Amino acid sequence: MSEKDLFLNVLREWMEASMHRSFHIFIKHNRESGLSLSQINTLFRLYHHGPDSVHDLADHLGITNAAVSQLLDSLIEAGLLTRAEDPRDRRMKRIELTEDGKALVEKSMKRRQAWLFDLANAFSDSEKAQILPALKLLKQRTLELNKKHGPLCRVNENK
Amino acid sequence: MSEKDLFLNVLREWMEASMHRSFHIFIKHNRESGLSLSQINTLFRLYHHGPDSVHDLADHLGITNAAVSQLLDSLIEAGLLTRAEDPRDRRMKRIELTEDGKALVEKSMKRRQAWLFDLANAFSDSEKAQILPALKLLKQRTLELNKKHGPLCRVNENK
DNA sequence: GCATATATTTAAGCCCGTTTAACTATTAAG
DNA sequence: CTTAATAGTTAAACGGGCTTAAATATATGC
Repeated sequence: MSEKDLFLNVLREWMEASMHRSFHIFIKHNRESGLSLSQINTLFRLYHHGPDSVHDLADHLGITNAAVSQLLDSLIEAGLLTRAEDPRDRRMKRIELTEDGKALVEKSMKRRQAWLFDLANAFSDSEKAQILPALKLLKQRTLELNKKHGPLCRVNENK
Repeated sequence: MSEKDLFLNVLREWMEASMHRSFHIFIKHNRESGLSLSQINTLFRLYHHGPDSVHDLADHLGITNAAVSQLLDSLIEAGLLTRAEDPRDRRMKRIELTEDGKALVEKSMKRRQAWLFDLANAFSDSEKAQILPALKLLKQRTLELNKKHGPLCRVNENK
């Protein structure tokens, strides 16, 4: 039992320390970008989830379709994404990242993760070799968990 | 070299997967709390950094003193923090979390980290025992890095 | 086909976080 | 002691993100 708790606690403490850092970098970068939080969220959602409809984006963001339609305008004008008719159901629009949009998301991710470079350098080669298997396992299980829980991202629970 | 890159990449990939999850939980919880992002940030800053002045909070948040002074009002009214004169320099106010404030921050952290409970359960006891040393080392180095870089949180660089 | 439901957009208006500017109070400097 | 600098608060105004409501267009069911 204490073993179990220890593992969870160390995991939590490490997460908190990492989050503390990454959150602030994220907020800062967000401000500088001139984009709203919902707009950033939209770009990341499209990056991870692929092309999406206005309705599903609104569902994911927890705001109305109207709000999404409006925030998309400036993103399109900025050349970060495209809005095209869905040939299967012409009521819908297919919202999709452009190459510039993808590049912006990747740049943002890299910037947010830049401090990991310093962290990696804080380990000797032998330490790295020792830690690597554990890290791989952590990553794998996290990805499995994310997949299993599915679209956990939705903020609204409509039906 | 490829060893080095591998370590960094696995680290990055795990972080991205974890962030993807935690960010959304954070945003959602944030909306529900009825507090602004700056207010949440203020509470977390005070929790991690200890009592602070209005000026330093403004510096940390990247907004004006006036904005901070105003956002503090509702936090004080909610009983989450106190605003007291600094006896050393009576121009300053000492902003400090109340017990309720601390409890709210801890509740928020726990909620954001709830999924780690599921992650921990995804490992067998032997796997946990195997991973634990690596995790401890990662946590320790991250904390050292945070300490070394100091108040990396400031958004403005007004010399 | 006709009525209903779904998907999106537009326009008007609201709310709230922020800035600016003016003011008070305390400390530091000459 | 007088001037200047620093810390904080207040009030007015701005801007942006969001909602509501109305309008358009397409799809589905009877």
